[in-house]
Amino acid sequence: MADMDVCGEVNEAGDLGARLKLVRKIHGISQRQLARQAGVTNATVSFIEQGRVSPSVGSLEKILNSVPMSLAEFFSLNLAESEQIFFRASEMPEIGDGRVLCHLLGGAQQGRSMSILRKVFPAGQDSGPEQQLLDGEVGGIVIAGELEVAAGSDFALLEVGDGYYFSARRPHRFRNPGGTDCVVISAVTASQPHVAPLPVQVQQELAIQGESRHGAEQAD
DNA sequence: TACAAAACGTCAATCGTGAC
DNA sequence: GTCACGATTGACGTTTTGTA
Repeated sequence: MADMDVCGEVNEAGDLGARLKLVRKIHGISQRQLARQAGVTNATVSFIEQGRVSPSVGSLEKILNSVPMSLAEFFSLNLAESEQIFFRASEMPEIGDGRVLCHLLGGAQQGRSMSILRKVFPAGQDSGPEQQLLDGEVGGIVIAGELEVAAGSDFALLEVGDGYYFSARRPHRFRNPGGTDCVVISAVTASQPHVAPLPVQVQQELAIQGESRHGAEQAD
């Protein structure tokens, strides 16, 4: 064999396969697409991803060139840093307080500095007592129904397409005065949590999801 | 050094599965 | 039924290793 064994020098075959799979997923292409672009067969890509072969440098370079990515970039990838980017509706924890239905985007993300929520205010429902944060900003856009927003001494009735944006230091309150559900996509950047801590059950579920996802990625 | 066997990487073809 | 997906099988060529 003219080519040096990549895995023996740099990494385990399984890790190599995991890296290749991650790269492929990042680019959103299938094994066959990647193989076709690289000029190898899908079996080759499949075997590498499964860690069943230790590809030669030549083969690996061919595959990475089709992405494109250098070997250095490939081996500098930190698998542990792979984070979830896309979220299905079912993956957004429900953190409502009984009055307002809230789904938190990226609830399992550690160290997140922003919260994006999909809030549903039932007809006639309000957000409860005035909220006030120590720091940050809040904003949102009404995508269905009507929403009353009181921020400090300011007040407005917002309709579909309207929005709000103000300092979280302002005492604020929301209410749906309409006869139908009001849906708002809102964002909060705050050093203090703007909602109650996640229920223990939700935290546990998120932990399980995170572990299973991490385990599945390692098993891949 | 030369030879044979084993090991390895790669290939085309094929299979099983799930979505539409 | 069709299509795309990932995985598997068997065959082939090349390289490595052991032996005389």
